Amino acid sequence: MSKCEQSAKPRSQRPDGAANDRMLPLAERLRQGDLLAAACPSRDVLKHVTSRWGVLVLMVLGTGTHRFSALRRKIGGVSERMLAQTLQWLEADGMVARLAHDVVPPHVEYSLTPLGEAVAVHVTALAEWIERAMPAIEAHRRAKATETSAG
Amino acid sequence: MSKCEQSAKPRSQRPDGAANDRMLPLAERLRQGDLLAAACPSRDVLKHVTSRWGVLVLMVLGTGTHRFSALRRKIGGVSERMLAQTLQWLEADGMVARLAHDVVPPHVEYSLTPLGEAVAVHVTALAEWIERAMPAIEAHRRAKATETSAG
DNA sequence: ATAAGTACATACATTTTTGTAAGTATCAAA
DNA sequence: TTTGATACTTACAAAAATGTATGTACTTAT
Repeated sequence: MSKCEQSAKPRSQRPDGAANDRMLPLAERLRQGDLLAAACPSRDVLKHVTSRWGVLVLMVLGTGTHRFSALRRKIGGVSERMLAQTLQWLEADGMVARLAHDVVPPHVEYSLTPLGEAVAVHVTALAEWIERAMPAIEAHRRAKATETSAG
Repeated sequence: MSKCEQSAKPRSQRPDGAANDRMLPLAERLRQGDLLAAACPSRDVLKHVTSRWGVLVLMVLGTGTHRFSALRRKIGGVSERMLAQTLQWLEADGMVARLAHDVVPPHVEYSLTPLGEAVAVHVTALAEWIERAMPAIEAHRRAKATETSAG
C-alpha cells in the first residue's frame, strides 16, 4: 500500500540501479520505499532508526537483550521519557521485541527482532565508522579553522 | 583533543571489541569517539550525518557531483534553507567538497570527499535496506493493528 | 520510616529543528 | 519589461523534539 509515486523519477537514474533488486517478484518491487520521494512512509522508518537515541538503542541491543534501566545506564544522557518513546517507535516498526514479566517491581526485557538485527548491522557499522573517523574529522576541522583565521 | 571519558566504561564490554582496532597506534585509539558517552563530539557528527536531509544528501552525492539546485530537485521536500544548512554541516565535517565557479549566475558543484564516500557507503546501505524492508515493516504494522483491534 | 530501584505515563516548559518569505546580483528568454 | 534561473542569506514563525518534574504500586535495604 506504500505509494511513493509523487516524484515521477524512475529509479534507473542510479547508474548502478539494476544490480540490487534481483529475484524479487515485480509486485514486491513496486511496494518498495523511495526515500527521495517526499511523502514516502519509509521516511518515518528512517526517522526512527536514525533518531538521536534510536541509533544508540539499536547499537546496544545489538550486543544482547537489555532491561529498560540497563539501557538507560549504558546510553549516556537519555532521559526515561525519550528512551521509552524511542523503544516504542522501534517496537512499532517491528525492530524491537518487548517482553514484560508480570511481576512487581516490573521486569521488562528488550531485544532485537530479526528485522532489528538487520538494521542494527548497518547502524552499528555507521556508528563505529564515525567513532574511528573522529580523529580525521577533528583534524579536518582544525585545519579549516587555522586556514580561515591565519590564511 | 576529543575526550569522551565522562562515562568510565571500558570499551572491552563489547564482546567483539578486540577485532576492530587493529594496526592503529595506541595514541590514535585513545582519541577515538565513544558515542555512548553523552559529551562526546562524535555525537555531533552522527547528528549531521543522520539528520533528516543529511542521509539523503549523502545518498545522492554518492551517485556523483551535483549542483545545488540539482540536489534540491532530486531530494523531494527539502527547502533551500535546509539544503544549504545540511551541506554546510557536512562540509565542516569534511564529508562534502564545495567548488564554486566564480561566474554569474552562480555555479557551485558539490561532491563527496574521500571521508564522505566512506560514510556514504554506510548511509546508503542503511537507506537501501530500509527501502527494501518497507513491505515487511508495513506488514508488521498491519498485523499489530488488527491484533489490537480484533484480538 | 525513609530512600532507592523498577518501568513506565503524563503535563508542562524549553530547546532545537524546520519551514516560509523575502532579499541579493546578474544574465537570458519571453 | 517582467519572469525565471542561479546559490545562497536573513528574519521570523511554526512545528517537532527533548527535558524536567511528578506520580504509580510495590519491594528491598537502611
